[in-house]
Amino acid sequence: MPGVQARRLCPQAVFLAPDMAAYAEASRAVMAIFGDVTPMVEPISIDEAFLDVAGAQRLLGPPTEIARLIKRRVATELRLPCTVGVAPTKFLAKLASTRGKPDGLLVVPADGVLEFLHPLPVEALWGVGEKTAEVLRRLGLRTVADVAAAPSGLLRRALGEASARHLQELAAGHDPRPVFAGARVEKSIGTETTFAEDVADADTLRRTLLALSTKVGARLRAAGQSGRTVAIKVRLADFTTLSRSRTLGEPTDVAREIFAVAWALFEALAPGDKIRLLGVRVEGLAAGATAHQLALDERTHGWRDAEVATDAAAARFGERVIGPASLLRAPANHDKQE
DNA sequence: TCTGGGGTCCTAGGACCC
DNA sequence: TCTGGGGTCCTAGGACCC
Repeated sequence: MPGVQARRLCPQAVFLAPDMAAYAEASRAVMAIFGDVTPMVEPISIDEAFLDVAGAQRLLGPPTEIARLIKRRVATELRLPCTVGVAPTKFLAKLASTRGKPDGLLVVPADGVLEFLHPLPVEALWGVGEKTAEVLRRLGLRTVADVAAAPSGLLRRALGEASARHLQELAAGHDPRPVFAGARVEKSIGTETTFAEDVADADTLRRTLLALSTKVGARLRAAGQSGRTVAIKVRLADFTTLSRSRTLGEPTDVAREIFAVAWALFEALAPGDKIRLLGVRVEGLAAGATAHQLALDERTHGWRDAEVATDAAAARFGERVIGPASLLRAPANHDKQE
């Protein structure tokens, strides 16, 4: 639940700040153990991965034995609990691990798939959240078995082509996706921030967009990526969420360019309400730095060099030592220069 | 001090091209 | 010249996942 709600319900609760560096290190260690079992490891988040153990069985035994081995190693070497789901498909393995939590081991044998799957509520299906569950409930579909048996035309009309087909495939126990051990290719890079209090002040909003753009630019350059589409996300005090985007002629990884577009989009949007959240994202990523067209905008050219220099300084001395001057000033004491 | 943020995918309409 | 279909790209919004 949202933190605000938790605090209201439980004022005496202690809130701990996340420690992403520690989580990343633990993740790396856990993934390394997976890698000892099989090279066929597909990480799906910081704390989960799919393993295809078909090729590991001759060496390590049947999948259930491999699952025990993984749990034992993670517990003794890292002092972490972990839950393993063993099943013939990715979706079923994911479901088994969800239902095996905490610190469990749940096996769904190939000949027991529908027995396991069909009694579950529709929310168990990947892609069914609050809204879709409500749509299905109104159609009288409560269990996975109901979805499997529903006329496909009914589902298509209610959910659209892709979702309907996807859900009926999963409900039938079909999931042909193989475990993909290659590197994940990001399709967008973005960041967003929720204000502690809703903000109306244009200068605060502008500087926030600059800070977000600066972060996105640095992340793009660190990843060796650039993108053609700049998108902003604006959440108003009443929780209405708006998005605007613009596609450029050339991909960019330059924060100044990202910010210029983001600010233009925001100004054109001119939301009449206080702002709760701002986000900046760059989409349409392509590998490699931009080959710049010098003639188009000489003033913009040069920013990339400056930003690459700040990347180097930040890497040596920390992210806080360098950045746009306008981000150093208090909101009440700014000037309009960047 | 305060207390989500980082992503993916799908849909639908419009523009444009063949 | 007119009509229409199909494909692609862009944009905005929404749902969902971890």
